[in-house]
Amino acid sequence: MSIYHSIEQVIASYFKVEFSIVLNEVSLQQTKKEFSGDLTFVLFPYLKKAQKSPQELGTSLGSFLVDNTEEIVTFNIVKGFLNLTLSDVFYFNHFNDLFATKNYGIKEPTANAPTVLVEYSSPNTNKPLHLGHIRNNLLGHAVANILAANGKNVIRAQIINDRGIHICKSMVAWKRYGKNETPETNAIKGDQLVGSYYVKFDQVYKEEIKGLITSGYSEEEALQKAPIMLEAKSLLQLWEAGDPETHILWKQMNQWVYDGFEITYKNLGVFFDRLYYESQTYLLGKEIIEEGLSEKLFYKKEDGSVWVDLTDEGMDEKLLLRADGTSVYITQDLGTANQRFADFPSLSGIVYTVGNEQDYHFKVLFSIFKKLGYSWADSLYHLSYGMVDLPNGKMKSREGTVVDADDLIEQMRKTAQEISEEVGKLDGLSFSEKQTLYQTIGLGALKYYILKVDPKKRILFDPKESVDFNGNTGPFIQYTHARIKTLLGKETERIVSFSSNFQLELIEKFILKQLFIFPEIILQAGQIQSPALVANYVYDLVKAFNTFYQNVPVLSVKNADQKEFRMRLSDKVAEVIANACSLLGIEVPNRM
RNA sequence: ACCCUCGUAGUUCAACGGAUAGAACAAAAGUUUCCUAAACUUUAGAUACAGGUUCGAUUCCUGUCGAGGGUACCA
Repeated sequence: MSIYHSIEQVIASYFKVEFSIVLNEVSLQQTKKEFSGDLTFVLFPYLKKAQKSPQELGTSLGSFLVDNTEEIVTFNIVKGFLNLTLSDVFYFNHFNDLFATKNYGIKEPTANAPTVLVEYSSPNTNKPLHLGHIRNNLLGHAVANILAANGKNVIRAQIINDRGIHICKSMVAWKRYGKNETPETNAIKGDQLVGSYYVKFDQVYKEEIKGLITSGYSEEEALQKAPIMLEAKSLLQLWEAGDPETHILWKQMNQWVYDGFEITYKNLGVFFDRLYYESQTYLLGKEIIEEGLSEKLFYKKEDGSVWVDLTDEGMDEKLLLRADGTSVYITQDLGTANQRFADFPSLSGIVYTVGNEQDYHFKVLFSIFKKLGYSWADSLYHLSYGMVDLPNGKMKSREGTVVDADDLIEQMRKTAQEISEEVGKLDGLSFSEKQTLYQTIGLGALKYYILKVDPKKRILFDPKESVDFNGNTGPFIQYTHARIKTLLGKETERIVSFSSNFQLELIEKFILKQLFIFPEIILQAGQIQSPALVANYVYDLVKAFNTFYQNVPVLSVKNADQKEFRMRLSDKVAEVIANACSLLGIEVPNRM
């Protein structure tokens, strides 16, 4: 149990004994560093109930805590804030725990731990991954890691949008302009190849529209009647009819894309436990519609289309099934969620990592589940995130509109290389060691820069700034870790256990506190699904370490007999940095 | 038009309704024989605006302004 929790309970019991007041929420916070003390309890909210002045209540509660807890030795009151000071023995006990605990702060799932499915990436198979996918993947992967570190069973899943008009467009363009071309013949990643046909389709489509308009068609007609579009539509019909030749090509092109994605995923360091394919799920959900209809939760319009009315919840009416009986996107989502709870009997919740342009969609989806009365309707979470912008003109993508993920990764690697060469720290390493490090540093920069920001906010991503080896950046954290690792070789002294009556200096507590709160941070981050909390924590830790090491490189403590022990905290700091970074998916090299 | 999200130093980000709003980059000045100077210390600098709620508001509510997104028988 954390120190916060146990003290909070004592405070609650104080109010009960002293004033017969039952507090359902007591919360302690860390004392700000300008004040003396370790934990702070805010008295203001309780003054009225207790009919006391801050001074009186604080003195009374403070004495009670000193008398009734092992850990608290003294207190002070500033305005309405009761600052509690923890004993050195408490620190030493935790210190010993810290050194004894493997994987400090990270939990393993227990046998009956809840299972959470985290869905992320969810690409279309007609083009390569782009910058938006990078934020999606990094977020989803980090959240999955954090949930796992909280002791949950985690299933990492993606749903691949492998069917529909978009892939048919790439197929048509390939048939027209690229027959005989493969990733091998063109020496290009499969997803990039297929993406190039999608672009080609669009170019030709636009030209055809232009041509039709000049020959007298209205714009609306032209959009419909462009030959290449008609071709794509008929290909979709062929696909739906199960035409063998179409399916062979479809499978072939999708496979190219999957092979390409795999390389990108590998570069990003993300992976999946379970793949869902839309071609296998797009018909799901119709049963649920029937169910809702028979329970009169949904209704049919004259043309046969099915709707749900959410106006009483401040939303609109929403189409669930077209007049011709085919499903829309939300129909599938209804079906796949249901399917997942069937696939995994122990599943207790789903996290959907999807951009904030779909906030409304998920609001509607979740509210439909509630209407239908599914037991798990409240355990669905939309992990929504904002767009990633780039500083204007700094980066041009291959197509000019969206930033390609592979291009960005390559640029990050290059930038890391340039800066490393400039500083010249890696000179002793072999060529291949250097190449690996450039990749690690470039990606560490990208990941940290994106994850440190609150997901719902837009990000302005500046590649140059992110690879800066100074400041609040991934490389700075990686560097500090590497630095500690090389320092460790020179350190030998360590205390294994303490007995009693030790004295610690403030500066020593400073770094210890920072280490102790790591488990709390993971716990909190797991609740609010926020890797940003972990990212900001690890930076604080790194800074605390630098300050500490500058001033007190050796932790020196004295016992009652004035016998001095000397030890180093560095290896534990390095371990916690590594643990926190692994949650974020950031590699920390031992040397750089 | 309506709905949602966001507006914090010059810039990029922090701050369960709590104390004097924290960092980093950029700018200015300095330090350094336990260590990888990719460090450390110091200085200057911000809550878009106007109300409200309360012991206390960057945080909650209302309005204004600004940015982005959404209101499809698209996905």
